[in-house]
Amino acid sequence: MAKLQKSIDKRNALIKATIELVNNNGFHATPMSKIAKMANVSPATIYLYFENKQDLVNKTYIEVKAQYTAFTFADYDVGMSVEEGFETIWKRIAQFKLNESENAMFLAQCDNTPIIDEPSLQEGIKHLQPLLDLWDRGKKEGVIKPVSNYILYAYSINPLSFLMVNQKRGVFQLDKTQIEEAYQSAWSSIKNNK
Amino acid sequence: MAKLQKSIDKRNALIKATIELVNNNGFHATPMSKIAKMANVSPATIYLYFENKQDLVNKTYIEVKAQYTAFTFADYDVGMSVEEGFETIWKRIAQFKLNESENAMFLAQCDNTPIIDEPSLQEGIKHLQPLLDLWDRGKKEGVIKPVSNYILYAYSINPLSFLMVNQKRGVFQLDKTQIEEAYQSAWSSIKNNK
DNA sequence: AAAAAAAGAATGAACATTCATTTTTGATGT
DNA sequence: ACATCAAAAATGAATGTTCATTCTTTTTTT
Repeated sequence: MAKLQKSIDKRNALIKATIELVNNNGFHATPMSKIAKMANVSPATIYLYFENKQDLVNKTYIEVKAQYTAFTFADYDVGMSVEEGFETIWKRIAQFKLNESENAMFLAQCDNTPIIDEPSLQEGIKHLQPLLDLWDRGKKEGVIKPVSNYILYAYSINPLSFLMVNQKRGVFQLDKTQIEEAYQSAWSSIKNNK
Repeated sequence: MAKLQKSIDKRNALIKATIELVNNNGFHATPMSKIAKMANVSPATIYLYFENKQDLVNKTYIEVKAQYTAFTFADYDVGMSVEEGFETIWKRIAQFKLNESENAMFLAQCDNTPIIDEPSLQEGIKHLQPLLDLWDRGKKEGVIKPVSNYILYAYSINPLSFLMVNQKRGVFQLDKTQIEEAYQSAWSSIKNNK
C-alpha cells in the first residue's frame, strides 16, 4: 500500500505541476526539468510514470477532462425532466469553470491548440455523452430547438469558457446574480419557443 | 518602389508561414528554420524583419487582429440603429470566422494561450471599441440588456469561435440557414425583453 | 539481499540567433 | 543605355544554449 500510495502522490504532483506550468508559460516554455522541480522529483523519475513529454501532457488532459465530466454530471439523474436536467448540468459546469479555474484554463488551452494528440482528444470528448443524450431527448419532446448539438453547445455552454478566461484575467467578475442571468441566457438560447 | 515592394512580400510570406505552421503544429513545434523554409527565405533573413521569434509571433498576432477588426467594421456605420448595427457587425464577424478560418484559428489559439505578450494583447483588443460603444448606446436606449459587455460578448460573439473551430475540424458544417439561426440566437440573447 | 524506485549527471539532438560572405539594388557618372 | 560601386539585403554555415531523454549509481522497499 505504502508503495502504491507514494506512486500516486508523485504522479499527481507531476500532473499538477504540468497544469500549472502550461497554464502560466505555455507548452513551449515548460521544460521537463521545471516540471520535475515543481513536483519535487528528478527529471528521470518522470519517465517512470510517463513515456515522454507528449504522453505526460496527453494523460494530464485526459485526467482533467475526466474530472471535469465527473463533476459535471454528479448531481444529474437521467430521470429528470429536460429543463431540470439541463439546469443541473449547466450549473455544475459553471461551478467547475469558475471555481476550478486552473483545471478549466488548462482544458481551454488544450482545446484550442494542437498540443494534444487526436486519440486523446477523442478519449476526452466521450464523457460528454449524457448531455448530448439529454438534448436529443429534448428535441424529441419538442422542448429543445431542433438544431445541431454543436450549435446548442456553442450558445449554451461555450460562453462559460470565455467568461472563465476573463475572470481569470481579472478584468471581470461573475457573481451569483450574473450566474443566474447567464443561465437564463443559456436556457433561452436553446429552448424551443414554438 | 521595387525594393519596398519586395520587402513587404517577404514580410507577408513570413507572417503567412507563421500562421500556417502555428495552426498546424502549435507554437512549440514551429522552429524558425521551418518558417524560413515555408517562406522561401533563409533563417537569417527573418531577423532583418523581426527582432526574434517572440517579436515575430507578436507582430503576426497584431496584424491578423487588425485585419479581423477592419473586416468586421467595414459595412458598419455609426448612424445605424442598434439592431441594424449589431446585425451588420455580427454577420461580418461570422463571415470572417467561417471564410478566413486560418486567420481566425490563429487568433483563437493566441487568445487561449500565453504565447502572446501582454502589450500585444492590449494592442490587439483596442480595435473592438466600436462594438462596445454600440452596446453602451443600446443599453441607454433600453434595446440591449443592461449587463456587462463581457456577458454580451460571451453569448453573442464568442459562440462563433466554437463553431469555427469545429467547422475547421470537419465535424460540422454551417450553411446559410444555420447562420441565420445562429444570428437569431445571438440577437435574442442580448436584446432587452422588457 | 534482491528488486524496484529514484536520483544526478551525461548525451546528443534541435533550435534560436549571430557571423562572415555573397548577391542585389539603385544612384552616379560616362 | 551602360558600367561602376557603395550600401542594403540576403544567405548558408557556425555558435552556443537549452532541453528531452538515457545511463549509471544510489537509495528504498520488502
